[in-house]
Amino acid sequence: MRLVIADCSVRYEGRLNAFLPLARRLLMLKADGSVLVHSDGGSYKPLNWMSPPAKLHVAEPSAEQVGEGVREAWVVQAAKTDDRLLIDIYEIHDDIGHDLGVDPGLVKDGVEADLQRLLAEQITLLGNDFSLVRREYPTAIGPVDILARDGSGASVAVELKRRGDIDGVEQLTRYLELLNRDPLLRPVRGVFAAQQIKPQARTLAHDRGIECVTLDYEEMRGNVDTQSRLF
Amino acid sequence: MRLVIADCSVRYEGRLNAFLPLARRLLMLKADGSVLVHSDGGSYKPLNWMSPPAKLHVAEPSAEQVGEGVREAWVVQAAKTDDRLLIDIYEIHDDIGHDLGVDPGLVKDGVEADLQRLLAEQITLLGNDFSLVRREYPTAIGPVDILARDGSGASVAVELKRRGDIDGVEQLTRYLELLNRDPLLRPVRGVFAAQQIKPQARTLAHDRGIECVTLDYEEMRGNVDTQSRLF
DNA sequence: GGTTTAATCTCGCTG
DNA sequence: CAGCGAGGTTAAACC
Repeated sequence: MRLVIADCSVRYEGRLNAFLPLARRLLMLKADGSVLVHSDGGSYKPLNWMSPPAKLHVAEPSAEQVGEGVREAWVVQAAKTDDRLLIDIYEIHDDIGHDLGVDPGLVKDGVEADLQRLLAEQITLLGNDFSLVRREYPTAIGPVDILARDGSGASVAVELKRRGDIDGVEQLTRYLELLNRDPLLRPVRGVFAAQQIKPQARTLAHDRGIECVTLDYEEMRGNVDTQSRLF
Repeated sequence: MRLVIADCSVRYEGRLNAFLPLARRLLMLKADGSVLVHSDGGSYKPLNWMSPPAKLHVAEPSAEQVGEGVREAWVVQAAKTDDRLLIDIYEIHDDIGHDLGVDPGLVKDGVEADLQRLLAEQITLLGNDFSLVRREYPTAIGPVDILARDGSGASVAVELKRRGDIDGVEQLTRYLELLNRDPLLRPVRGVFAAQQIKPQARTLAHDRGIECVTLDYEEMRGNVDTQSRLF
């Protein structure tokens, strides 16, 4: 990885056009040819960038550019599209290189998949007479997160989200519409389960006869710990 | 901005938990307290990070950590939440600081707003007898991107996307349902216009009697250039 | 400050 | 390879 602190202006041409006026910035050049242009602010997103695979070509600036003070004209060309990033270098204040090797990568815990696994194991959180049919129940328009049965044997389709908004309710509605055409399952109820449910989503769900359940991930994980300690 | 090349392990605790095993990485420390952990690969997204506002505190490593080779224990604490990033520093290979100042910021062209402006000006792209009623036509559930009339005087609601997927069709459907309750507008047709429309979205739209139109931004911008050259 | 929506989204999985 | 859904989405616009 090469890190350059430089006074530069940057132009992106591709899916859209974007321009950064002259200022001092960090240019991060990665081994795969990608380039990130960062300022001292904003969030993790660079001001401008080129995704890999790409190739950096350092060109001579034109006479006009030299007149404006440009020392180097960098062209970062995407390998598969005609997207490109044009970086005019006015002055380089620092330029360091380091070999970082390949990163072992990030290990996550607490994403939707973990929530789904826990809810499948603790399906009675939705009702103490509930039983699991299966996770990722396949349908023509995609898998239903969880299919369960209540005490009366009626089917229940569960849509699971970490954050429940209107989209999730729409998604569950489409599944319910489809599942209720199946004479072997019909009638199928819907449960919208999430760690947090927005008021608008709750209203829409209620409007469509869909039950809402908020889940406590820490508590659910605690239940597992308790179980594993007991057994 | 401070840039540190270090052998480190990183743990994030907050909305989820995530862990990065020991490896050599770039740590970018910004003036607002935010920290980005980058490897030499991936895309513009850091492996792990803390968003601003945040505060970095350098603590002494515990005896156990010292035994494992940890020299410094960094704690990056979010100012408003209890999210935090714990960085164990094993060895620092480089450490540079630069004052970048405030960035003048990015100027963009070609986002949805530009597309909407162009389509409003060139509404006949949807049909040569079309006329514009207004952009951002207000309704109770939010503004319709464009409202137009066809040659017969019938209303047409246009939902505009750069990339047309199923969500856009759902959105337009909700608008149409509402608009068709208005006796002054009824009947209202729907047009789903995007630079690219996914097959699934096209199928759903067709199923609901919504017309799909793909737009060529470059051509539309070219039309303006042509006009401005003519007049 | 909350809410909604776009994004050069990125990332991972599945068929 | 495309398509689809999740994301510590992030970030900007609007109310």
